[in-house]
Amino acid sequence: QAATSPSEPREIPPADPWTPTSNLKMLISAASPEIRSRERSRELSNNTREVPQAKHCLQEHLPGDEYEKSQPNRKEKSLRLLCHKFLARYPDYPSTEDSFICLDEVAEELNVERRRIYGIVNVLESLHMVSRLAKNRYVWHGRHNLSKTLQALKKVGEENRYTQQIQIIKKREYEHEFDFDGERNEEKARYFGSSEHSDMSFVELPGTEFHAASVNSRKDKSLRVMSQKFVMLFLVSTPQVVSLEVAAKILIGEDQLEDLDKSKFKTKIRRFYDITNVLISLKLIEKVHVTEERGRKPAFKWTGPEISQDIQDTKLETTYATCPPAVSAFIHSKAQCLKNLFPLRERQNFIRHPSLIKLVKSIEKDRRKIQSAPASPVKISASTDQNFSAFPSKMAQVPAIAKHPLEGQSKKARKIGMKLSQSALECTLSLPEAVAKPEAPCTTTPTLQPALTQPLSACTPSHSSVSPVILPHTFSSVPYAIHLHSSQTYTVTTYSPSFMKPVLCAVTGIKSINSKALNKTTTDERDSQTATDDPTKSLTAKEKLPIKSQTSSQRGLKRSQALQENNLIKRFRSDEKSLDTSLTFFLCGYPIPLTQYVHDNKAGFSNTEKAEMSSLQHTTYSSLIVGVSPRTTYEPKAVNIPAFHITPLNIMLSPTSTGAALVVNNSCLSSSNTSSVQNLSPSVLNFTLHHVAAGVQVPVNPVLQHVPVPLQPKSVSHSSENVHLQGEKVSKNILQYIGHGRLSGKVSAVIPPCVPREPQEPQTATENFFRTPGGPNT
DNA sequence: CATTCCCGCCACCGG
DNA sequence: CCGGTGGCGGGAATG
Repeated sequence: QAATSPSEPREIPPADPWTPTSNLKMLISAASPEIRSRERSRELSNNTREVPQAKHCLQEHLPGDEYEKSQPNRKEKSLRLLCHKFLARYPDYPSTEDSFICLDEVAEELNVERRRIYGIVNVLESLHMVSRLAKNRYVWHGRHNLSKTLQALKKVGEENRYTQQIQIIKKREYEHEFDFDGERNEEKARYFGSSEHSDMSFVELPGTEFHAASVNSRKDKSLRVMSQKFVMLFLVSTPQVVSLEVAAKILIGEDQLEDLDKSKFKTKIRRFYDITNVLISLKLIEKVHVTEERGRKPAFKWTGPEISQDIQDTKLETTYATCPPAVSAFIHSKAQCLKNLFPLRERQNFIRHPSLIKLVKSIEKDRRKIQSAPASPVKISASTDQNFSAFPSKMAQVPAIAKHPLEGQSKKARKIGMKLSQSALECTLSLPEAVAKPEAPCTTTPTLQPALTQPLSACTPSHSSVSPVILPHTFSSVPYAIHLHSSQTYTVTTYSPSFMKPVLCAVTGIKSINSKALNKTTTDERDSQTATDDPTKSLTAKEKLPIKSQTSSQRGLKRSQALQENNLIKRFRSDEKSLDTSLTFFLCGYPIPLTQYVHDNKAGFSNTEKAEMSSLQHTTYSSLIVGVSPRTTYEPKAVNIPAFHITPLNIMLSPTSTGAALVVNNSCLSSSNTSSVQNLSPSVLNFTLHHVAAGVQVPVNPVLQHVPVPLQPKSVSHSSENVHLQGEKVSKNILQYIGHGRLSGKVSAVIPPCVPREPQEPQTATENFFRTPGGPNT
């Protein structure tokens, strides 16, 4: 049916009168901020009225009738237009809520087949403007991550020597027509080989996490990767003008030097059209014509933001830019922010990672089972905050789940788990005091005050009394944002601008932990130099993934990695249960490092220290439960899952950036004007303060030693590796946080009781968490 | 004819 | 086995 008439009135259920106009309307509406909220409602509402106008415009010449469809020429269905419509639905810089994208809905609303939407989404994904949340659903990140992504892409592009490749190709053209065979290939091969671009196959650099998802095996290569590479070409080439031909040749060269079919070339070009259309819609490029000796050919010019080499600067800029909206929103609705926005947002972030998705699902499943037998979790109700209350309950379930024998998961997990536990131990080591202060009542108490009291020095000395709070810690300047959740916890986010690698964590009760250490990194030493980029390396060792290289096996590796990742997570859970009793509190961490993870902390412990601490280990937290952020409001399912998600990015940033942005803003604001803070509600203040602390820190950080990353061919492979390591990282991060966490004195003053909760016995709470479901209710 | 690129078949993949 | 994804390329619309 479709073939004949473009418009598909028939197929569409009569109920939904989608008209072309509605789409237009959407575009218009896009301008307004509220679009998002209304989008859902809109579908029903806006069916009728405007149709007439739009149609008329387009099709005046025809008598009004069915031709309406006829008109919708190709152009109307063009990907570009479609993309515009799509983009119009979401704000460039979504600050808070998120925009979730449901493919079905969108397809319906935009009146296109789903297949078409994939095209758009895929390229957006390559730019990290969206990320897949789950089947059929994506999260809209907007342009928050854009500059980081571009930066990352540029870096990779440089590493790949695209510039040279382009040169070569151009030269060739002059020499002979075009056509790549023989020598050309050889040459390319040489280039490529030398550069080891092999990693390129999956340039996920940009924080792309999907590969991590384990879901994607080989498929994802194409559009997404092509898109990234294409963008790289722009970023790398000087004139910033790229012709499809050149782009296609380069990309083909990368993929397989051997076969250069014409058909392949053609297909590639076709895909490029798809990509260019969306990039054009994004206004990142525009079509131009280049006249060369050979003649005039169509090409595209980069019109997007320039990306600076300096990573740091760029990052900062980006961040700040992002901030405003978020901040304002944040500030306005103080209470709400805390309650609604914050939690929600965070949750979303947490959920984003593909790996999480799986977890979530599985967990969900488990949870359901368990739910039937409700574990009466913590009396969350006690908590003032609704959101929290909701959260804890769910969280409580997690442990319960863990206890239940999880089907197959546990087995697989086991191996990995072992590793994890090990790493956990290591981490533990680094936290000397943890054991020492088992009671850490503070933890129970939501407030961070104790922590706050501490000097902001943030760095090393650790000893924060307890609170899981997080801090901007260490000189390492690794920024983290931690989000605490627990029955009694509240969320805190910190961000340290210096490095832009904010991490979000959700921590749920902690045994007291103090430490100085954080560094426990085993790996640090070796990779210190590259610290900037590859967190992976360090991690790798533990995981022992073959770093090997790159080229060929990547895919397999990825997969395996992904699996491992999952396993790790699972493992974590299982570990928890084992720990449960022992731990008074447990951590629920969800650290999400945005960008690269720096381990400079390598300050690290000496081995000896570790050894000393090791004794303490058992206490520790191996049980970090990760992840999970329940989102009460939105989708319950996603929320409850414990998982940890880390986005490793060497080069990239994570989706979380949004959250990060928020934080940053806050810090900025607060820092600039502390006094203003007082106007806010306590809860808000708390929140703010934390940030402030972070902000304060900023200046301090010299930063930046981490620096430019050496271009190493391996980078790619590393990134992939990151995934595996996540578990470890997470744990590390968490520990670090804990260890470092402390706030400045002033902060403490300001901070009011955040979440005043009656002091419940911590233990009880904890126990509840761990307790298997089926408690009281049943 | 050349350039664009829509359309939708169909293979994959995870559930 | 199912339904979401998305590679892929024919061939239609456009220039």
